[in-house]
Amino acid sequence: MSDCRKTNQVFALVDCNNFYASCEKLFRPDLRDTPVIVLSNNDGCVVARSKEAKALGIKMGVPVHLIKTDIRRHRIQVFSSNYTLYGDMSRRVMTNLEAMAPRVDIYSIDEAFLDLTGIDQVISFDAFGRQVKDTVYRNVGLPVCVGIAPTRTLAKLANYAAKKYLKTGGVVDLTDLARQRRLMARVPVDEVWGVGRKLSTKLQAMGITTALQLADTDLATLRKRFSVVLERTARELNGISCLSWEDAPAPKKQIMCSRSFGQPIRTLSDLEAAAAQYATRATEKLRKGQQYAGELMVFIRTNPFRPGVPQYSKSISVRLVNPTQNSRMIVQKTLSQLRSIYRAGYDYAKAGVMLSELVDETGLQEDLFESSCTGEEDAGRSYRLMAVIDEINQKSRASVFMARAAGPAAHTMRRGHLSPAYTTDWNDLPTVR
DNA sequence: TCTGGGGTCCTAGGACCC
DNA sequence: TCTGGGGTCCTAGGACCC
Repeated sequence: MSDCRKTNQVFALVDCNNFYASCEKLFRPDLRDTPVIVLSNNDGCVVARSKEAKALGIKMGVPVHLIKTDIRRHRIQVFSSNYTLYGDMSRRVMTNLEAMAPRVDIYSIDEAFLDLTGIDQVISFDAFGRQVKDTVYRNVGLPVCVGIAPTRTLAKLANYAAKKYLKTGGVVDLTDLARQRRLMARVPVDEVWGVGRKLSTKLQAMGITTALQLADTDLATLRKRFSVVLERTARELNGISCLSWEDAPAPKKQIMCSRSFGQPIRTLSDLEAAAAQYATRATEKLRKGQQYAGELMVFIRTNPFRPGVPQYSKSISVRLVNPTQNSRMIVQKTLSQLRSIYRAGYDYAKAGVMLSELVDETGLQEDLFESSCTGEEDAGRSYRLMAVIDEINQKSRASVFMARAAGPAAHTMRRGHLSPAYTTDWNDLPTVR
């Protein structure tokens, strides 16, 4: 725990309110006061809710088929997830944040940590938080909340308060110790960042029900009964920063691409089409991060939520002799692994491809373009081919792909409530009448 | 009829070595 | 009847996050 120190660091956590739902509302002013929900891939379960939908008691993660009656009765507007739109809106928010703070850690699609250390020499933390909030709203149109504190975990907590208590106006400065303790006394322990369902059950059994009680628990006990992770969380609640700034964003250790199918798949050839597509996508991500994969994993499975039907689930991993970022190679391997685990007679619901043992160029053995299967010249050519494919696909998503990924796409996602690509497609530009 | 898709980190336990 | 004491490395699985 040597990297945990009491410092004068200050973090702000900026988090968009009901991000996906807010993105949908932004382009539909007619829905201003209407409850809105956004669904996961395949229109499966609820992944975002507007404040009106939350007020109706719609729960996060609930399968949409369980709330059909609510949707009808309360005229809830339903949207399929539109990641093209959300990704574009996210970039706009982050660009604004980067213009306002010396250091920004993008933590997820809708939240980022800002380094506010020393900024109070110029402006109060609270006033700065309000500037951030107003700027993003003016320039992008999305509402955010800001939590400010000496550690990331406390900044998360401050953000929670900023969202929960309206009178804060969406900004909470939690740099004051007395204020930290007052808030923690009111916050249930399961709202603490890093405490999930399992941990909170165990903590409650020990009589620890609030964030403050967790902060005041003996550290050695926490380490012994749980792990260093929870010990670190407790330190962070006490203002000791254990999660600081990385010098460089850590390179990825694995890349996954998997999807549930829009409808069950039975045949090997339909599975092959899906797997080839996922392998292609995963390899694109690999090249984007300028990495090479040393291991490949393929899995297929039936739908575990239907216990009445025959179940089958299998994954297989294989080492790649030379780490590669070549789509052709990875698709080929994916297909041969898939064939070895496929069993006929099942309704498959999902497949996926994971690349791991990732290395960058410096981690490669010297025979960069010489593998056992391709001569140097051939490998150089396929490298250039990959670059060309990536360039084309960047302009027009998935125009060029491996032949095996074409054909009748039995696995295509269900997206029955998709909104237009307002910001990324000329044909979908919103018009003002 | 219908239940997402990514990721990270940590720990326990087995295999193996001396 | 007795049955070492460390190490390291790897993997599977659990917990968390959004």
